Amino acid sequence: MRWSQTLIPTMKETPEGAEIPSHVLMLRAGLVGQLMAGAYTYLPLGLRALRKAEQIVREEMDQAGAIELLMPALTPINLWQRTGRVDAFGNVLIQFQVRRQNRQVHLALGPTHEEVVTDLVARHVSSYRQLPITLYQIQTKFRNEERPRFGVLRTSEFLMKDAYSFDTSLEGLNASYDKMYRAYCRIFDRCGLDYLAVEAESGPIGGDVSHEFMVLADNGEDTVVHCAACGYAANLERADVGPREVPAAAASAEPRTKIDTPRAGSIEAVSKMLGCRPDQMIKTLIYVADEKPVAVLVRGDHDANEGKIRRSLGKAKVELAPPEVIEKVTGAPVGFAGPVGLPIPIWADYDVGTIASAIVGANTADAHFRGVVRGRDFDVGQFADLRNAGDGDPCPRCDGRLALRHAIEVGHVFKLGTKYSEALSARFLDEKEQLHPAIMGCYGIGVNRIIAALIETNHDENGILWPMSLAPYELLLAPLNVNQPEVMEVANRLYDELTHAGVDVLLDDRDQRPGVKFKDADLIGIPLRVVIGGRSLKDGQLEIKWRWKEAAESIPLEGASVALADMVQAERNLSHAASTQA
RNA sequence: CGGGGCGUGGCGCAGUCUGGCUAGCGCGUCUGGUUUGGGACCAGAAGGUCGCAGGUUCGAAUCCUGUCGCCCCGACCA
Repeated sequence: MRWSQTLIPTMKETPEGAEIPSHVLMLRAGLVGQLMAGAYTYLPLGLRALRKAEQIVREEMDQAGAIELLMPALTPINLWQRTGRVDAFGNVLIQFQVRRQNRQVHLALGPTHEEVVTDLVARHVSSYRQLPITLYQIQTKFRNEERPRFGVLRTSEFLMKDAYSFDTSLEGLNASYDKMYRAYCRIFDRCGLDYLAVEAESGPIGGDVSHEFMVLADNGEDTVVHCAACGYAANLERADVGPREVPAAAASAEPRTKIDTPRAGSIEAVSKMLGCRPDQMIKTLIYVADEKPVAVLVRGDHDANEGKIRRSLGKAKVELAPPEVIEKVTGAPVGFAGPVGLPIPIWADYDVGTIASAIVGANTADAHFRGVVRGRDFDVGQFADLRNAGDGDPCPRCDGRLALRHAIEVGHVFKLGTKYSEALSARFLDEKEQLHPAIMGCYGIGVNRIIAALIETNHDENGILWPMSLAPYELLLAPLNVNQPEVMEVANRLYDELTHAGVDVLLDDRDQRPGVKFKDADLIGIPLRVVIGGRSLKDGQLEIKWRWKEAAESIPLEGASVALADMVQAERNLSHAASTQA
């Protein structure tokens, strides 16, 4: 492609409103343009990168035996009603009504496609002989994000690869899941992303295993917990905290005293008022677990983790109690609950056990207790790991320490079970003529996020650093003076020869000064830059420079196109080899 | 949904507090000329109902009211 014939609107300055590097660079390099909050046009350069990512995803899905199809983004609302997900999605589901003749038709734009694909399988699959099968598509998804942000990282319309596996047994599901997991590793390797596959919270909708593919980045929205020593990695919501000692309840001479804490109903307010540290306090949370109230204690500076509470208590449904329940149980308004004299079961996180003398709510409005001692003033029914992991916590798998890191989620694999196949009657007859719901898995990749995450983690002060696999163009030809016929003659010849050799070439044929071309070249980040200037041309040389290297090198003009095509090919193989080794 | 910030030619901004010449600067664009290895220089030109609506005033980019949009933090996020 010749620069003068396409549209690459590079920008010298950072547009107002763009803050994180990927957003700034995608706008400045002319990859995308914003239409409104959460909706971006992919300009020619950005589209090429997106298509390359898409193609890598497609190749690896095909390689893993998944079958591509394309479902409508427009869906009937009743499909979502049948699985109860109209409510589950709430405002995120974009739904509307249109009139057709004298009828009102209620539609929704698909935010994901479990319902549609399961309905499809229900219609066409009825025998175990047709299973297993994994179906996938690469399609635009629609979600009404409450707050779109971070450029293309969180948008209300995005390109997603979604795959769904249907199996006859749990063993089958495990095999399908593993295939997708391995395919995801190859995809992200080929894209040149430095990622982590982390254990993720599978949520209350069933299924017991889930992994997220995370790219570590300071601007990521997710938090992952990572142990550098053993490689343990998990989403913060899921991460276990390693073993902690609970000392035996100690005797204390310090008396328990009641203190006035008017209107101080939060840890922050109380610690400020009393001049104490949050880790000297105990946070008392009242939950309703399967209709019954239970108290959960965590140290004041810790955050309770609902998933862990649910699993520890062995309950199906656990949620924070509403104010009226809290008042009834504690006899005090919200914010003043404490374990002393509490008439309901008390669970506590291990770290609560290490506080010798604590400050707790007094179960009376506007009052707290100081000098509260476990064993004397209250008893803990059961200790467990009930809180979110924090920086420096012990690793659950080795004697290392956990670190909290921000990350961008680029993929998610999930064992679904039979939730959708039951709701939508996707059943098959087994060899014993028994009817069973298909056992499903679902697997998503945010294709736009691959691009954004790559840029977020691969750039320098001058611009993007594309890997060969995703680069919109592999090689940039930069004739420094388009008005010198001998320069353009070489440029045009190289352009033709390299294009014929199958290299993606961009020819900067603009009548611009060299400085402008160099700056733009660095900004858009094409891996291999070839400068054609009168200076080196006189010696029969071309100047070449890899975007990620400091220094330029020279190669003879004679036979240059063959040499350059070989260099591009070698670089392509390099990234591919990295993925097949993994 | 709570909190904060911002809307002025294509882009980045000043001017708004304290109302008053023809609304300014840099970049970009166009014309002519000189230049040509890291965002050139000279001369000239085009391009703005100051987000929108209403109000106050002799007079509004500037003050008041409403409204729309964008960005950030938090809550939410199959």
